[in-house]
Amino acid sequence: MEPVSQNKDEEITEATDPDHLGKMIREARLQKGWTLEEAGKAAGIGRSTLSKIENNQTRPSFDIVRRLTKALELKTPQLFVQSGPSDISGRRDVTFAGQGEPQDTATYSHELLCTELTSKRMFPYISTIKARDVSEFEAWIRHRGEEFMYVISGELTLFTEHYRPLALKAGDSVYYDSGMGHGCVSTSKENAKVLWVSLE
Amino acid sequence: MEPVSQNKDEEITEATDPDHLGKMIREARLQKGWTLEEAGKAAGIGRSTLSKIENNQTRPSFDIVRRLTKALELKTPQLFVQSGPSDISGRRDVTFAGQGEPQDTATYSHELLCTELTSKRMFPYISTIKARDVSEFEAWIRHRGEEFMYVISGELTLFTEHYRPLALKAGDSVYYDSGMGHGCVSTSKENAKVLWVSLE
DNA sequence: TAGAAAAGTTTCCTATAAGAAACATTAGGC
DNA sequence: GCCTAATGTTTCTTATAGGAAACTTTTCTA
Repeated sequence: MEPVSQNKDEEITEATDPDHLGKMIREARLQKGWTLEEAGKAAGIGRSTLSKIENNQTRPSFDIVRRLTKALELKTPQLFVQSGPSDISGRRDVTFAGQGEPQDTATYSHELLCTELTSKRMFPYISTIKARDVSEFEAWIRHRGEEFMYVISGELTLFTEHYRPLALKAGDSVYYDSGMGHGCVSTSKENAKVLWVSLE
Repeated sequence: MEPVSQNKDEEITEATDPDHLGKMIREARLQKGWTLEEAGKAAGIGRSTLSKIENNQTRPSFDIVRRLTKALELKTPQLFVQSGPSDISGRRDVTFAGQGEPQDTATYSHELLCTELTSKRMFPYISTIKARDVSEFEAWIRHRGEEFMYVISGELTLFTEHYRPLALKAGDSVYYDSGMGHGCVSTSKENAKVLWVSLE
């Protein structure tokens, strides 16, 4: 009942299953109850081409795959699956309260959560936002991707480009494009505590 | 300073920028400080091919793109960008405490967060896990993807396949493969409250 | 500044993807 | 059972992706 051992030596060699792509696409099409004709039309490709792709009798171009992902609403990362040993398949990682991995900067004090799982796609962490004056707000933080925040305790102001500053208190949550400039300032006397989950 | 208006009529037509792919790849390569030769070798493709891809003089196959994403550690979803109007570019979405969208089942009571942003990739929600006996644990929940949970209040037991049951209390967090069977039971007298963020 | 080496681009050729149409297979109606 | 319609597969052809090598441009060094 112990975690699956993570073999560090094992290379992320070639694609796990050469038939993966076709299988995924066929599964998605049947899920929608579409025929080759219908799915092909939706994606703008011929039914013969689609047949060959689903049966892995061809190595489709990226364009074709992209059109299919759109038409079939496929989850793109699944198509790139990079094999078993190094991903999180069948694994879990716990971090008990206050046991996260500390990472401090001038204005933020982060506690990284679940850092054992290195190949996960979301990055959860808890930040203690030091109480300071709103006027102290400095530069925008920007990083490609999406971010979700949940206020655990305290009160703070979230600044984002294109929007008015937003006053938040415990229990409030925000989801935003993290490529858009953003930053927080605690407006309570004590420090504010926020849970973030970052993607990408 | 109002949110960018979301034009529902606007179709998610063709790829936004036909040169997007090449730009992303060149950017990633230069980020690593690699020459065409080096990057090509790492991905197992010729430098001439890579040159043409970066300059968008060719429509690469899916295989080639996948090899490049691995070698250059590219974030795959970025390659599929489905244009501007329907994605979350430059947007944010707030849900104040207790204002989520309710969604109840027999054993769980969910409150979906930030549901205005329909094209986001992570799905945050708060669940109230009703107090009941551990023996009442029923069937595994399974859904492709990854999941992060953070215990807001109460105490509960997390069951997951391949592992021993795990006792959790406020402030604890777990990250796991949600394709692996999982389920929760509140072990405190009162209901337990959990924040989940689901991906995929 | 010249010369050499390295990085990037273009040309040429072969292998193959993608679509059209022919062919095969399955499902339903009588 | 047979006939028909619909779905899926296999040719066949054309356009093009991908690699090798020739060519061009840039960078480094003396």
